Formats: sequence, structure tokens, C-alpha cells
Amino acid sequence: MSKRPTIADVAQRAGVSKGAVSFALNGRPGLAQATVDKILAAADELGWRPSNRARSLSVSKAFALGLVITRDPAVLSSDPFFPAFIAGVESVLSTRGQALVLQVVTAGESEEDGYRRLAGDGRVDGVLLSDLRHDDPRIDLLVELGLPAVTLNRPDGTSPFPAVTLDDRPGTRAVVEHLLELGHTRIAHVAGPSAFVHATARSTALVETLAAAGLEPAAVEVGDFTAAGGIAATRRLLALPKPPTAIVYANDRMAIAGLGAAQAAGLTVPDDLSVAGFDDSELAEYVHPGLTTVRADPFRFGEAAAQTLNRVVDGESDVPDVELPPAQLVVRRSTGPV
Amino acid sequence: MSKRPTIADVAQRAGVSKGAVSFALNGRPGLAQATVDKILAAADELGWRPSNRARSLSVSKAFALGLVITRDPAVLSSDPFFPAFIAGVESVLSTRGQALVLQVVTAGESEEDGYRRLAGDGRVDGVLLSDLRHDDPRIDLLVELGLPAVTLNRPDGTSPFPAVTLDDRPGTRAVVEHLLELGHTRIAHVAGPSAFVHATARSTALVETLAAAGLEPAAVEVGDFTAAGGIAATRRLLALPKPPTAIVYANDRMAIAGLGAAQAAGLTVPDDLSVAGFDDSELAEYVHPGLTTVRADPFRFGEAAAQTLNRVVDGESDVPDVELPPAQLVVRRSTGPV
DNA sequence: GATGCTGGTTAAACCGGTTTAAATGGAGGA
DNA sequence: TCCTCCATTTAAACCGGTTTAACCAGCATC
Repeated sequence: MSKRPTIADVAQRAGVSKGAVSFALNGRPGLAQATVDKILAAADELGWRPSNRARSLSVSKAFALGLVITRDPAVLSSDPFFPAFIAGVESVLSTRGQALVLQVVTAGESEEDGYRRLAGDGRVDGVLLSDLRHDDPRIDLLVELGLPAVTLNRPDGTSPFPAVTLDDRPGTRAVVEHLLELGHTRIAHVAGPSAFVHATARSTALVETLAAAGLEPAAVEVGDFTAAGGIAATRRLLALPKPPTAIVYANDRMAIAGLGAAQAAGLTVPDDLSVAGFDDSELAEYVHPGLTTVRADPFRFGEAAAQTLNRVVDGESDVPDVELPPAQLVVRRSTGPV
Repeated sequence: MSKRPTIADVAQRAGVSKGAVSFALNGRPGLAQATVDKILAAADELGWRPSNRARSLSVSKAFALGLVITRDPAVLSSDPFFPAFIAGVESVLSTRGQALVLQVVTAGESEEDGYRRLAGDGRVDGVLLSDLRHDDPRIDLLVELGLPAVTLNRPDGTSPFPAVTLDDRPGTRAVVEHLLELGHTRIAHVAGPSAFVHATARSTALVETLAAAGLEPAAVEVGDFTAAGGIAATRRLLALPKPPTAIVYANDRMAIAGLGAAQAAGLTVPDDLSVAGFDDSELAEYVHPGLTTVRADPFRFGEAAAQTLNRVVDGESDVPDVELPPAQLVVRRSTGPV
């Protein structure tokens, strides 16, 4: 069981100093090409890979990015967004030898502590800020902590961090127009919690599209993105004196649950009620009837977010925002004529 | 913007040497109590927290655990297991100042590289081995890499690592017995990929329970744990000359998709067909009809796994296996009399 | 009074890299 | 021949902790 080689071993083997090896490895100028070749050959023969820990200490970098996920009720539990998003992040990190540090903040602990820990421990060089909220307190917190960040979608206040955005509005607009074309006029909405930026973005897009057609929502219920919330909101909508003929949900989980609630109430979808979701989660295609929804691309979202954050971390100034192609309408069987 | 204090600052303030501060911090014997108090007070006043990076380098530990998730087809995509599992892991790590490094291996890269990277970079002190497969090659790999591990469920070969187990069999048995009580005799099964230990555990429990009642499965289809696989398997089962009156799926995603397929084929659940899943994912309760399934506790699974791995990492020898309370049957509306 | 212990403390080496200032050596110019 | 200058290369400091060996005062022992 031979110990893992260190930079000193490589230096000795190549007949140069430690410093020279470091220079060669990092492609610094000032070394003769022949020397560089000799060093790289020696490193190769020994199978040397520089120690992350030593590098971390001397350059004061963690070579890792962080993601804090708040898991308050069960908002996260089966969210189809994160797994794919994380996969996208990884696809970038793996090429740069970086790691992803995940922190799930459970109900007890405060989310703020999560960020403080990540920063205080020097675990990460920057964080991805997801599920942005209005007047999000985390932005000031990160500024205070001096931790670079990238926001997923654009915060409403001023933010020193670049934003990676994926516009939910065109997709929402398309859903509403699709329903209008089918002849619906009593369209209700089950929104996400109004604290979230993306929740209100979807809601206002819906309201505006209806307004452009001279309509307003039959009703708006606020859900919490969970299946349980979707059920409750749906029941309230169906109990209205003049129930809607179509319901647009702010995410698929609420929509699928709402679909179940409607069916449990004896309604046939889409004959008696049209239902649309948002996310195009895996199950959307396979429930009965297949769910009309809006598809984003969380993998590319993750890629773009990681790339952008890395530019910030690398010290680039004025990193521009990145705008991803908007979400697309996917029409399935859960929507039909009135 | 004052720099963050180092151990030297604390030492100076307390009027002692760096070494003394280190001793005091780590609660080592050999220091007078008065000195310890003085040092801790000084550290407190300065708000000093030892640098993880420096500690990592000098003690050769990462203070982090790793989890590699393979995301080959889309097997992971909306698996309800991981988010809760990870939350459980975090609940343990956060109390010890450890971090969780997540590595999602996408289709392109080989899973083996994922572990090699994690080990080679010295990012983690140990890993959690999930989705155990028969003759899992990762066990030998981790031995070769010298990376401590804990397996989720017990591998069939010999393994030097402790196992944290949650027996799926009692739950599966309960599902089958429940269906037998309802009068079903033509019970089919949609299994998970036979490479997975937990998939075959569920399958054999099903077969054995039926055998105890003098029956055998009406048919067994192998799915891949995805919704798409669930649909395909269900269609094949329903196309049989004598289709089953009940289908037991190896997980909820396949079951929910199967439910949709059955309904799309014009069947009424549970009148024409009973359906049962496994996991008790969030949507199980809210689809129509509510899905009869088996509930495990992934959060506690994560807790137990992290605790056990930490015992190994801390150098304890002969860490015993941990057995969690078995999964429980949850009866809902998707199962009924023949 | 020299010797031996012992609890308390420190100086210095070490972990494995990066980085800066200084040293080396050979070519070109006076 | 001697001096400069420039391209290479190296020695040493540094990052911020941990750990080992040495040191020192005080006290008991003989």
C-alpha cells in the first residue's frame, strides 16, 4: 500500500524544485518547454494528482459549489425540478474537478443558518439561489457573508448577482390561449405561494393573457405546490356556485392531485373539466388522462447556472445574465373543448 | 472588512501558543483548566472558528460524506426516496459540521469514475452506497480505493462494510395477503430490474407469499422503475388472454402510471382491476383512486445510514449492521374485492 | 544537593500545495 | 575580459491548522 505521491515526489523524479512542478501543472509561463515536458512526464509516470486539500488551503478556494434546498413542508419531496437541475449542474462541475455540496435545510433549522454554515466552513466558493422569493432576504445575507451567488430567475429588488432566467410566462400564456381556443371562458387558477417569484410570474401571466381576451380568472386559489394543497384548492373551486370549466395549476403535482380530486368528485376530465399543469414531470405523461402542461428544461437550467456561477467565482466582473429558451406548451388529453 | 481570525490571533490574545489553542479546542488533556477557559474566552471574543481547509490538510480528513446517484435512464428523476433520504442524512451531518457531497452520474460518464473522482480528490471520508445491485462491483471498487462505506440494504456477496437495512418483505407480504383476503387469485407483478437487490427482494417476497397460499403469480413483468416502464408492463399484462385482477408494482411511479394505463384502457379501478404500489410517495395518496402502497421511512433511513457511516469513518471497528423497522402497508382505494 | 518525576506549555516540524523574491547561468555588448 | 541583461530555476515563506518532542518549574526522593 504505497502512499499517494506528492508534489515533492514528482519534483525529485523530474530533478526540479517543487515550485517548478507547480508552475508546470498550472501552465504558468517562465519555464522552458523541455522542462515542462519532463515534469509532466514524471507526474504522469507517478500517477500524481495534486491534493485538493492542499490546494484549497493555499489558494483559499474550496473548488466546490453549494446548493441549499429548503424543505419546509414537503415542498421539495417529489419536486421533479431538482434531480434534473442537479444533474445539469454536475455535468459542468465534473469537467472542472469541482464538487457539489448539497445542504437540505429541514424544518427545524433556519435556512439562514444553512448559508452561514456553508460560508463559515468555507465549503463552497459560491451558491446557487433557487426558489427565489420576493424581497428575498438571502440576497443581503449572501452579500454580508461575501459569498458569490447566481440567482435562478431575476429577483425583484436590486441584486449584485447575475441571474439565470427561464421565462415561465410564454408557456403560461400558451396554456391559457390553448384553453381559450377550446372555448373556455371560466378558467380558474391554482397558484403557488405568492412569496415565490416564479409563482407570481405564472399567476400574472395568466391574468394578463385572460385580460387580453377581455376575461378575468373565474377564481384564484393559492396552493403550496404540494399535492395536498392541490387537492384542497381544487375542492374549493369545484364547490363554487358556478365552478370553472378549466383549471390551470402552477405545477404538475398540484395538477395531478387536482385531477384525482376532480375524478373523485365524479367529474370526467376533460369533458367536464379541463386541467393543465406546469413542469412536465415524468408522471404528467402517464396519468390518465395525460396532463397538458408546460415543459421547461431543468438540466440546461442547471448547466447554465453552474457555468455562470463559475464565471463569478473565477473573478470575472460584470457577468451578464443568461436567458434560457422559454418553457413550451405540451398538449395532452387533460384539456378539451367545453 | 477585517480578515477572518486565525488560530494565531487567538493564541496571541490569550497569551499562549498556537498549540495550546489547538489543544483547548479539541478538548485534549494536558492543559490547566484555567488556561483552557482563557483560550476559549479569547476564541469566543474573536468569533474564531477553525478553518476547515487547514484542518482537512493536517488531519487528512474531508469532514464530508458522499453520495453517488446514478441516473442512467431516468431511474432517478422523480424518485421520492432520495429527497427524504438526503434530508435524513443532513440532519446528522449538520450536527457534526460535516457536509454532503452529491455526485450525480449522468448517462455519459461511468459510475465508477464518479467514485474514483470522489476518492481521488479526497473530497469525502466515506460514501453511502444506494441502489445496491447483485454482485455489486462497487464494493470491490471501494475496497480498492480504500474508501469507507455503508450499504443501504445488505449485499448478497461478502462485504466489509456495515449495512443499514430496511426489510421490504413484510410490506410486500402484507400487500399480497391484503389482496388474497379480497379474493384475488390472479395477481400479477411488475418487478423492478432484477439487477437490484431491493427489486428482487420484493419480487421473491411476493412469490413466496403467494406460494404459501398455494398460488403463483398470474404473470411477472419486469419494469425499470420508471413511469414509462410501468405503462408498457401494464399494457402487456392487460393484453393477456386471461388478464390479472390485481397488479402489484415494485414502486409507486410504475403503479401510478399503470393506474393511468388501466383507466385509459377503459378499466375501472378497483372494480375491474386492483393496483398496489410501493414507497407511499406523495402523489400516491392523491391520485384517483388513492393508491394502496407500502410506506417506508426514508428520512430515518438517511439518519441511520449517516450515523453508521460516521462510526466507520471515526475508526470504530466492527460497526454492527442496523435494522430499521419494516415498511408498512397503507390501504387506500385502488384495491378492492374481485 | 543532585536526581527524578510530572503537569503544563511551547517551539518547531508537518500536511501538500502556491507564490514571491532571490539566485543562477549563458548570451550579447562594450 | 568584464559587465549586463534576460530567461530559467530555485529556495523559502506562506496558507491555518495538528502533533510531537523538548523544555521548564516545582516538588518529592534519597
